[in-house]
Amino acid sequence: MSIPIEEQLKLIKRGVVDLISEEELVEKLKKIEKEGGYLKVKEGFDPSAPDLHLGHTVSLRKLRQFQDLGHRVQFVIGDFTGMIGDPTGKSQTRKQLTEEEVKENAKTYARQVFKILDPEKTDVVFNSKWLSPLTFKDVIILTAKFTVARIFERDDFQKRYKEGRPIGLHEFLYPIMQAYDSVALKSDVELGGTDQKFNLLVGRDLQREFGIEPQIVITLPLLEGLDGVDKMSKSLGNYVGIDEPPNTMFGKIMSLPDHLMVKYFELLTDIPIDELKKIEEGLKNDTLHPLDIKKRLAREIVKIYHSEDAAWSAQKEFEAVFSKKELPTEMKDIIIDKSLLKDGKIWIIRLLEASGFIKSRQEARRLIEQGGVRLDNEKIKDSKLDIEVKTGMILRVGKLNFGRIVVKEE
RNA sequence: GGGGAGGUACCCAAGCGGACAACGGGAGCGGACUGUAGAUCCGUUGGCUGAACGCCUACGAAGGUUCGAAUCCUUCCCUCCCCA
Repeated sequence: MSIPIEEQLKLIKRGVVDLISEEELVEKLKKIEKEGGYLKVKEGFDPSAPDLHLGHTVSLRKLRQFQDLGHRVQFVIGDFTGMIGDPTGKSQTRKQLTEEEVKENAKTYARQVFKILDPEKTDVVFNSKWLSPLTFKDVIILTAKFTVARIFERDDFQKRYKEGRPIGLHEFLYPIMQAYDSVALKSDVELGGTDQKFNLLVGRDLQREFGIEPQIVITLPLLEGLDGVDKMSKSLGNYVGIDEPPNTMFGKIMSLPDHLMVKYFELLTDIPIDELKKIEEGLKNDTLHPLDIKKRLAREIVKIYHSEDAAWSAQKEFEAVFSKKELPTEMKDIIIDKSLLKDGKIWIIRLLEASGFIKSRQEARRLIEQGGVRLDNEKIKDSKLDIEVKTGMILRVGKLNFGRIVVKEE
């Protein structure tokens, strides 16, 4: 370990909300300096949602920084809770996952996660390994270490209680299970979003109970999604997946509200802090154009998950389609079987159906009424129209959906 | 165990016998505009039928009353609060 502790701290502290506590972290680092070894840095992940998006990368990138400093990551897959199935959430009982599904998801995870993490310095572990063997007796002993007031002080519970929303008894156990992970793994550091602060702190308590040196807790800001309001999540549809193609990624980032640009730069890109300051200044006093900055942001992010070239060509494509209103270079084929044609014509509604851009015929009618359907750039205004179609005609539905018609012979 | 309040579309939330496919807000979609899919303004948001306000499905579930039910009754399921 040759990197000075000062340097390490500086890197570790970038972008974090809480660091509990800095002194303890320094102690741990000093010990490593003297005796060698590394920090075991833990973060837990839900096994049911293997599609990673930029929201996840905030902490993943932090984990990576630890790795670059020579430390190891404990990537905990919460398969135990996944297999039980968490009945929280008013809408639906979460689907119970089978062992196979969990394994499958883990693979998907690994594929995506190692776009950021260094596989050489990552231990992927499943928490069912130590949680499953616990007996009811063990659990009681474990829970006896906490009081209701201690667990209940979590503001999440407080809030739900005040609002009269249900809280499942088992939900009280989740912080304890997560804390037990830290005991089993003897973690030195645990990372999470600010919403995880409570759980992370419970980990410290439980480790102390077990006579283990308590872990350092680091929380990172939650990333708002593209709507600029809610936390980025797949179910809200306001996310950018790290597996998405360059053009999609670029376009999605361009839809980000302006006020989040700086935050995105800070948490999702590698640009240096002083440059970040310059951007912030420039936006404030109008010397930099928001559109240019946003394009830069989109490029920086696409670059990380694809390549510099991909980033530039995504930008070019974006400018062509949205600024110059040109056709995208790639679009999907809409196959029209010749048998659907009558005298070479097809009913517009049926054409839309074949395009796959609509969910129902009602929607198709609505879109036409509202002027959202164009064929070869000509607005279609009547939903009763029969249209003569030929291979190569371009159907556009809304702003984003383009398709090239292909009439299939035979 | 006793008493009270509730369960409505993607979310929040009105409606409490016909005019209800259900007010309003959020979100989504479309259009205009532009700096982009940002902001703003307008429109729109169950489905089917080549479309009339005709049919089907939907207000926790199942029955019932009624010409007619999200609305009334019965039973059941679920949630919250107070008391024990």
